[in-house]
Amino acid sequence: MLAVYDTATGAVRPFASRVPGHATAYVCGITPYAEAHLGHARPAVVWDVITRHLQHRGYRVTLVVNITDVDDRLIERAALAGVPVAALAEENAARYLADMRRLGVLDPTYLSRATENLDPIVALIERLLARGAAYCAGGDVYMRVRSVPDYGALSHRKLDDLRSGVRITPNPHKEDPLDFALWKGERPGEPSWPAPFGRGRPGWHIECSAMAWRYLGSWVDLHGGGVDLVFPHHENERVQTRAALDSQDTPGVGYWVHNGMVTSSGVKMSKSLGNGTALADLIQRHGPAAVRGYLLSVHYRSPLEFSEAGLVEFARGLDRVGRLWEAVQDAPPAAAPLGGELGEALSQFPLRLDAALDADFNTPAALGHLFDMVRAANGLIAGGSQAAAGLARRNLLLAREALGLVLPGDQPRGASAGPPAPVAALVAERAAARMAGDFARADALRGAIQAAGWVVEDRRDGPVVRPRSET
RNA sequence: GGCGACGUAGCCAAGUGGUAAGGCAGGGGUCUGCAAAACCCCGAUUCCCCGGUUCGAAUCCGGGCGUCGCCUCCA
Repeated sequence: MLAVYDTATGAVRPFASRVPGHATAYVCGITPYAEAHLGHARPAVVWDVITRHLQHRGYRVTLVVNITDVDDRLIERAALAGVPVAALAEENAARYLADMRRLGVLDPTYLSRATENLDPIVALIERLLARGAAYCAGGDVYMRVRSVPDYGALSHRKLDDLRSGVRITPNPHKEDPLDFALWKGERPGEPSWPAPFGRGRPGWHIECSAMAWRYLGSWVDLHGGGVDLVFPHHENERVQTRAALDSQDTPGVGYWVHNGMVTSSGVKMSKSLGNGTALADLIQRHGPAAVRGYLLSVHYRSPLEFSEAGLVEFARGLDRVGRLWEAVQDAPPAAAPLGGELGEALSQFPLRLDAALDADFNTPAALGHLFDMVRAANGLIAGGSQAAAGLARRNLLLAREALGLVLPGDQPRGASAGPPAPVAALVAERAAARMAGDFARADALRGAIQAAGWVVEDRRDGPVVRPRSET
């Protein structure tokens, strides 16, 4: 039974979608004003696993991911670089999306951009104005926070607590310092669009309410993003949507799902601090499998303290999984369950994997079962069990489907086609030297092969060459 | 100051009332010409500290200490 943690209630609850068999999800994506770092990959990978598991549990999943392609910093950076806002946004978004594909993240059902959704945005603001939940002032339109009775219910804050700690620059146009902009009036040199309440551009929060409404209606089963979005972004989004669309007894969202931050030296990675580790670079140097696996090695709600050494260490474990795959990928299917502790690790793996993911998408536990399975398979296969090989193959395929695990051969991983001719020649020469009993020469050749970036392993059925892994 | 989360072996990390998964690193073996790979064995009488509840707590409650996130743009 799938259970999901919900930020609003602070509890893990059994999952049920409003429409049986169909789960809808909205995830806040990025504002592409600069290069993406590891932290930006986390929600994408996490939601990829969530989506895969929901589908595995029989749900049709409609996933909407947004890209905020107009915003203050985007405008700022574009002006600095002397390029159009749209061009800067598209460039960074394209790079981000390419990185996500490399990480094996499945495309969302809808990838929505704020600038392509001006109609629903304007329509939503008009509804808020008509209902008295918003007001025009100084060319802008603001949300009247006090018109919503339970403002703060998602982020567990009280209006009074917030007021005492306002750090927001006082804005003379606002009735209340906590009111926030739905629409920012036109300013010279900035992108703007026409609206009944004056030319301008959307505020940060309204786009998500509008796009969720457009693609999913007034109810969303799962709404996600980083924990840093809980306040004010999701709080504001929630009250906007409720004020505009819902009666007060329908919260509009089934489960708020927030992933923890990726930190560096104990501090959150952030574009503004510039302490992020460039994602593309990390993938380039360690491969997508390592990056993806590393992100899943910690439960999605926990903070992940990034360390390159930690990533490399985890990748070493993942290599064992890959080696098993190489050994069993051609094994014939085996259906009969195996007994004994080792046999059970193989036979029971599908159930254990599902159970782990059912428990609020516990990927570290799932990976633990995977490693158990790998060890059991290696042991039984060494003992000559064909059935173990068949079960291991099935299990690895299941893990690939559920976790997006990358197996050798799934995608180009450096020079996966085999060693270049000169290295292959060295390998052959070494094999001959070994046959002749000239071990000194064989060892020298192994050194030469390693210097070329390859490793030879002598197996019973002959030498195997593989690229030398990093570090 | 307010709100929220967290503190498990050298490192990473599951476990949230029934007697501590898994990975990496390390030590010892088996195998190997030597390696590598693989497998086997070894590590927390103990889960930040102090009280309490309970037959029983890493898990629940109270109090400390420490860390992080949010309260401003933020995945």
